[in-house]
Amino acid sequence: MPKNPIPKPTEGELELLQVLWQRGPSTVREIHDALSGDKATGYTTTLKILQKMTDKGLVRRDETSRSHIYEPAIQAEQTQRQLAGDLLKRAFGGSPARLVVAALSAQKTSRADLAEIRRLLDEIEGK
Amino acid sequence: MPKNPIPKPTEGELELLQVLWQRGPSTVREIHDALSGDKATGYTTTLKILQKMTDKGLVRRDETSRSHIYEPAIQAEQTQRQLAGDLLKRAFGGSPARLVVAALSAQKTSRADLAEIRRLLDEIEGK
DNA sequence: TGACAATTACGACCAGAGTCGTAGAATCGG
DNA sequence: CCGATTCTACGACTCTGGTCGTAATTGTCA
Repeated sequence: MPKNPIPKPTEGELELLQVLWQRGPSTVREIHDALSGDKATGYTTTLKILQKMTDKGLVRRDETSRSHIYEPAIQAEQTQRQLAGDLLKRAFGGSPARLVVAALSAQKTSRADLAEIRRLLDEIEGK
Repeated sequence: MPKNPIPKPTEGELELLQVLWQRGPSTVREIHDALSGDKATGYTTTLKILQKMTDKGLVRRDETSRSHIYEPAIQAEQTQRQLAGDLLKRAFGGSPARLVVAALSAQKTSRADLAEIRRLLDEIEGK
């Protein structure tokens, strides 16, 4: 069932994953309601995407109860690393510095965030 | 002709844009040859994508000579900012710090790159 | 000049993502 | 118990990206 190399989630799939990472195991209804604020999409659409994600191995499904319960099969950190690395390669010629400058200029970054990044660098470099 | 909000380039389009950003104005032949190392796709495929990109306003076309000459209609920096901001929002809950940590863990980052990022932070924060 | 090569234009095809309608099964409330 | 509700399953549809084949046009050069 789980396809070996788990594919990169699509945009829609990523949206559902975010909900799952935040809420933990959830029913389709819960996930769909959680997104209803931003999206105006049908219930069965959410269901269908979840089903496809199950086939791809992106989520796991517990079908013991009538309302199936979905949980993420991949870690947020791992997926984020994959996506960041992918973008790094595809759009930034593999230069992390250029990605950082783009990210920081994409939106006003708070002092707290900047400090956090600094701490991050210390941790990596200092070790 | 130029659609007002220029759309986010697709993966394939981004690949062609990278060539254009690097080479400057180029013919289809030149672009196609430049990618022939990585991709094994037909000449007309490259042509077709370029044509679509022209419609979308991603590139401009000079058709005075027989071999049309394409040039990017969007800046690399602007596009990178758009892509980074998009990913930031879609996958990192808008937290630049988390994007940075993901980017840095996606591949081994050189001391030089880390120093460059530090310099970057100084520049932003110091101002 | 006339054959050949290069280039553009056009349309076809396929696959995947996202959308939804509807049917059928399970569950619940009175 | 039975009607209404909730849920899953399934298939259809649309759109877009990517791929290519082929025709028509333009240029080259022997």
